[in-house]
Amino acid sequence: MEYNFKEVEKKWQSYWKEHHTYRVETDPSKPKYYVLDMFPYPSGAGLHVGHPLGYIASDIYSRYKRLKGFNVLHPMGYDAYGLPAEQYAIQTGQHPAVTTEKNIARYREQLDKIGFSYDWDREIRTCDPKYYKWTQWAFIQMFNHWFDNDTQKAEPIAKLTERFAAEGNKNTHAACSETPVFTAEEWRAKNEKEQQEILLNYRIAYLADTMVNWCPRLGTVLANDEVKEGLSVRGGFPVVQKKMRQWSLRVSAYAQRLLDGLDTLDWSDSLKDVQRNWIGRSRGADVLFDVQGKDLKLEIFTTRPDTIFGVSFMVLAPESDYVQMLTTPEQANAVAEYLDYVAKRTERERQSEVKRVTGVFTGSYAVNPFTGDAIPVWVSEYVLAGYGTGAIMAVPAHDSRDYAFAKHFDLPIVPVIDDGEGHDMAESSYDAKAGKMINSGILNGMEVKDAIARIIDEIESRGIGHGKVNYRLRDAIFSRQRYWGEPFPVYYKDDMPYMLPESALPLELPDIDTYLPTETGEPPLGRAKNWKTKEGYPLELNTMPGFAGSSAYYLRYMDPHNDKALVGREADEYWRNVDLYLGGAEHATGHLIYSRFWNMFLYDLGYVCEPEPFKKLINQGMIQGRSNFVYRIQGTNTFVSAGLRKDYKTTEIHVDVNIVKNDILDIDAFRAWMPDYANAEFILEEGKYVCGWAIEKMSKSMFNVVNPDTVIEEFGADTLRLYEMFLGPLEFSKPWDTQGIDGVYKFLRKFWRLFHNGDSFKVSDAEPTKEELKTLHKTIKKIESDIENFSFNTSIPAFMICTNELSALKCDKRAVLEPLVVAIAPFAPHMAEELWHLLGHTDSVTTATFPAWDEKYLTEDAFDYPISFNGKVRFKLQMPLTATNADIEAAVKAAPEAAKWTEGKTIRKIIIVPKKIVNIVLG
RNA sequence: GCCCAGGUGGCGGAAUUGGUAGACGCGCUGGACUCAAAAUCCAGUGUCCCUUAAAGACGUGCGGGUUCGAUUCCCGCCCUGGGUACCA
Repeated sequence: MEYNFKEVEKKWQSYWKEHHTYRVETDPSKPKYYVLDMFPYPSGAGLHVGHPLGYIASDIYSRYKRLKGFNVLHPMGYDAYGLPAEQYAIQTGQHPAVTTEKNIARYREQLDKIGFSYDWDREIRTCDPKYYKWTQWAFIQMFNHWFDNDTQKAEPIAKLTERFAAEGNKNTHAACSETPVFTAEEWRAKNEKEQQEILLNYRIAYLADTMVNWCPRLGTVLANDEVKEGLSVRGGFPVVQKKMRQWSLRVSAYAQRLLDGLDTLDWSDSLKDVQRNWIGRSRGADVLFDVQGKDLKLEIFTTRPDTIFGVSFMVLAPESDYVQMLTTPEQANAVAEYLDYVAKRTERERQSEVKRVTGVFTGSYAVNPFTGDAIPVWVSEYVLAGYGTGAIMAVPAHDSRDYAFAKHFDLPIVPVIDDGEGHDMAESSYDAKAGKMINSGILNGMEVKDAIARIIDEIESRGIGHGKVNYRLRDAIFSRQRYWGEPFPVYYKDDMPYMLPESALPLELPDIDTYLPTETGEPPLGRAKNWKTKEGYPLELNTMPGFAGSSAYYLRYMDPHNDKALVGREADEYWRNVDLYLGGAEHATGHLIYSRFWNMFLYDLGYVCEPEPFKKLINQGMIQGRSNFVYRIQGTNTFVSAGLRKDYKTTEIHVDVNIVKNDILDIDAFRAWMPDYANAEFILEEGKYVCGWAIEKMSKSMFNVVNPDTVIEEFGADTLRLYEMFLGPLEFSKPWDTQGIDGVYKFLRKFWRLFHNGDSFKVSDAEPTKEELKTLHKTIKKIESDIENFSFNTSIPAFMICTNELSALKCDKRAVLEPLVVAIAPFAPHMAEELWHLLGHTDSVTTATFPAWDEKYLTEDAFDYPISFNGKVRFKLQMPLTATNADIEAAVKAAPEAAKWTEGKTIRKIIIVPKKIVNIVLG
């Protein structure tokens, strides 16, 4: 009986569904293990073969952990809010909820066919009010808390107002927006609105006028990680900087904890590096510069206070508040013109013309606190408003950007560091933090490192600044001017935001007639009828961004039906956090930062018991498409095979990879593919039409999308699972290429035949031989360590070798085959389940125990020692395992093969290495 | 520019982290079974030299180094992929 995957897979998939085989409950008698996939956004295109790569890997690991006695939580759900459904709604009028529902159904159908062991009773969708109730709830908590830099954690706002009433804000070190100092009396004298205004500067979720990335085409603002190279990640539309009143989350308050936490995580170094760079901690100093003729101090941040004697000008960001304060009447026109020019430029233009030097003089001069020199203050777009204070001291001799600016505007370049090798200042700046200080008064002769420490001391003792740590990480803009997202639980009274009571949650997304902004430019929610509280206060019109719903979803899976809490204490204390998280590296600076922030915040409040959400993280690589081409001879409808195309003038045309097999075109299918090709003629080589190929991104437009369903139809789910793992290391990006799939398909059928004699199932209860046991134990050992190391691509060859060996031995022993069924169950669950039942078990193979291996079956009595002289292998000697160096030396001397090597020489050294290779050094 | 990962047969990729390089699979070649095909099975397959074999030489991007021994470690380059970028 040949293996009938269609029948077997269908049978067990419905069995698992019926018996809720993968349902999981908290069970304190067993150790827990939480395996999570990054949940997908259900797009209209459905799954292609690249999507399940990570899901298959995590499923193998989950199944393995279960067989090892762990209580495994392995859930799945949908990140259901997103732009594509909304764009589709704008075009068609179809409610995004309907589109999303349809896409989810399709995803589920595709996922089910692959045989995953998800506990679907725990499914969540971010657009479900029962779920987003807790997203809104968390937002309210963030509004009601502030971050105390002294305790390095979130504290209730009530504690802050108490403090303000008692002592003003001078002793409070909070992560906050710039706030003037006030006394207790002043605080108490303020009215409600004034107090609320100040508290907004402190809240972790706050409303403020901030520079945002505005995308006119999408009609919404975007977070920093949603913009790449000046274009929106979704859609690729231009982005401009714009000041807008927006909700933000004070993620930057957690910068240091987000940085420190990385050391405790089992993530890849490259991913940690990406996060470290994104957080961008740098140590330096804030320094105050006097301004000539003005009662005003200019504050700058620098990481190179040691170069302060070399400052020859200052530069302000165009958006800096200092610009207005420092522009003199004579320069007013020039500055206004420049600001106008900057405002017109998109982010894309600014970034693509980095080398272009622009700027304008304000007319004012600052005073170098150490030299007393007057130094001109300029404005230039190369200084960013959002970093540091939006103003810098420029040291052209030791900063390449300042250098370019000084060269362009002919400003002085004063070297203050001698690198000892005569660096040519006429050519370039010397940026390295090494060398001896010169032209620097009190610092002269010091090494750069010491000079930095010395000058910070000096700055602090003179009261003109202080040492400071700065972070690149910005607060996350949290408002989106879109419809398809979580509504904010916010209403406005007297123009100030207030939170709805928790009892009013969830605040459900209202229906609207079109999904476009209103005529007055308000977000789509401006169209909703009765979008106000019972008391008649208007509700917030913005919705939350995509990352809102994905920031704490892993907590909800622990306790998905709890309507009293995001996660109940008991469930949280049992499941704690995610032991293994699988997903793409593209989330490094978005989701994986926000989630850690969100979790740390809930941790501060005592709602979760672990400070980090994801202990171990693996980034699976992308699967690229392998496109095929046909070559049409220009001006004809004749196509020439790839090998012959050099003789003709041809046009390369993408052809659907689904009508090409092993690069051979199915000519009839091609003629039927598109009407244009119905009468196509072909020039063949050896009777075949050979297609060209290339590796490209998998996408519809390149006709290279391979759907998992078609692979399953032809080869079965188990083959798909094995093949995706066999393709190469999980972390690598690799092209999808069906050429090798026959290999694993053959293997599965071979494995099946081990249990069959002709048409009938047949295993024997006889004692296995030593050789059979060796094969078994060797394989189990290898499989176990491979799974533990996520090296699935090498475990499949181990099974193949095992099958070949057993089949050569004609082994049909139950004692050998049964453990193998359990070992292969994580990889090929359908076949394993069938064989397990054929072996007479009535329970699912899921309830079995992963087989143990024993070293004693792997050792041998004697070993073939390859003997080599000076590293070159010449011959082998069989020696007992217990052989000593003296035995080997004697044996070597006695061996006739060694005579020509050892003659007239002495054996100086014998080295036995782990693989039983003997190296002999002759003298 | 900076940071990270990688470079091994015709192809995907192995190599217990310093120990017989090329496991396993694909592809290719030859053979068995078959009227034939499919399926299955067996053998061969890094390069060069050679009628063949034995034997040999070369071989993990390039150039050096350490070592009895280097795909693996060190130094200097080249190339590919990814991330990031006026962050002072």
